[in-house]
Amino acid sequence: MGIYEELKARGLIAQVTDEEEIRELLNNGKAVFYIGFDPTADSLHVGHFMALCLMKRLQMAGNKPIALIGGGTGMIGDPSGRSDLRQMMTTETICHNCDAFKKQMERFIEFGEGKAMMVNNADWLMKLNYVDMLREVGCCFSVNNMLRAECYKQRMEKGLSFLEFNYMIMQSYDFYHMFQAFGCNMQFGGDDQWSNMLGGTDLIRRKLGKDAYAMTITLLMNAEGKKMGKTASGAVWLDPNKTSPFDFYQYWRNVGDADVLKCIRMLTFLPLEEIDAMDKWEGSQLNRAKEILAYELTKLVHGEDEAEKAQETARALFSGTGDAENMPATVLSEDRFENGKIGVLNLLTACGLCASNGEARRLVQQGGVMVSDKKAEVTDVYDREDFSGEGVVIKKGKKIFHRAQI
RNA sequence: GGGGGAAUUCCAGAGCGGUCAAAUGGGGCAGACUGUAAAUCUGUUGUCUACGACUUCGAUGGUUCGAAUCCAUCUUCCCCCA
Repeated sequence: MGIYEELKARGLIAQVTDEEEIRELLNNGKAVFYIGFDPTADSLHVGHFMALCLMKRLQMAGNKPIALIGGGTGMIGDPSGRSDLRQMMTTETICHNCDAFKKQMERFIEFGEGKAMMVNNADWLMKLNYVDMLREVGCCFSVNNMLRAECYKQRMEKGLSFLEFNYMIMQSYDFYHMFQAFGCNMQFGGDDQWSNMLGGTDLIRRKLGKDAYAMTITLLMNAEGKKMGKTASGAVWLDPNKTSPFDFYQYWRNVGDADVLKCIRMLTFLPLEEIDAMDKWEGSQLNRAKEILAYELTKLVHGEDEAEKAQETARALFSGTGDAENMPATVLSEDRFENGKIGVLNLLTACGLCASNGEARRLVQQGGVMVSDKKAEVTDVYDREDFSGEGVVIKKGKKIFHRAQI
């Protein structure tokens, strides 16, 4: 089975421009492909992780990846899948984010001579001259067609600025540029990028009369049709400082039954046969599958040690035995105490478990808080000494554990 | 450039000048049930020194005993015509 077939079997491929050609290129290690990453935050998240895995898989099959950081396109902002104008980012934030991305990616992909490349499209996009640019590529784009593109459709109702309208042209230009500069013959991206990517293959065909290919990766959706990798408080980050390995583990440990196998197939590197065997699992047996999923992903992102720790901690906490060293912890600062004492409500907000005192109060009143295995009351007060040594374990709801120490 | 409309709490979306911290739905959080799943049911969802007080309804001024609701200016967005 070639790599293309494997990707397909894993359900990673959404759309392709020319299946035969792409299969041929990928299976024979002849593809020089790129995936773009927009520096919209200072850390990569789960969505990017899929792309990184894909890069890794293809690299292992002998193809050459180019990771493109959108330092230039970030100046514009991609309107795809957005219902409103993206907030414009300052040049400084973009640079900062680019650096952060670079560091994270190096953990997954091997860069260097003859291996993967990392480039920043600011290097060529920022130099472009408006009129030259229009004359060079502007003539190749049909506004009529662009307006028909899926990525703009929803924005036709809400309003779309000219700035954002140009995003597709910028992205197309990237491909065109890299096709010539690095022999890049293929582009991958999320399925929401399809129209932007076609813009690139089209431009190459028109300008150079050559063929280039594009393929999109299935977006990771749950059974309800929502994007996965998001929580109420935002994305699930790969940066351990933004999403702790334990929380990361728990996110996957808690996916719905209907989604486990899909996630394992798409995100892990487990052999397909092994996954197919799991397909038959059902009911509470799926809990085992969820553990595997969570462990494997944590291992990939944070390393084996962290995965081990997270798993042990989770098992200990949920089985109610053993103590759990690796749960998220907060060190209480002195000024949180008043005369050497602290009330539950303050404790909860100090640990970031509640956003406000009022929220903490409600939570406690509804019986959602346990401190050291005892149900908390609003009037509870703790001594400073209680937090020395191992500290105190706070349980919010059924699944959130937190340790408070001094 | 001309004409019309809209801005409400996380989102969507109600809201007579007093009874509005603001209907309803979604989402979130918690409780029950469970398998750390889903579905379902219940409670809750501005802040605080909490049976009371304080700050909110795009921004700034104004009318009024009183304004999310009326007036003016500004900002942003949408629609129609050019």
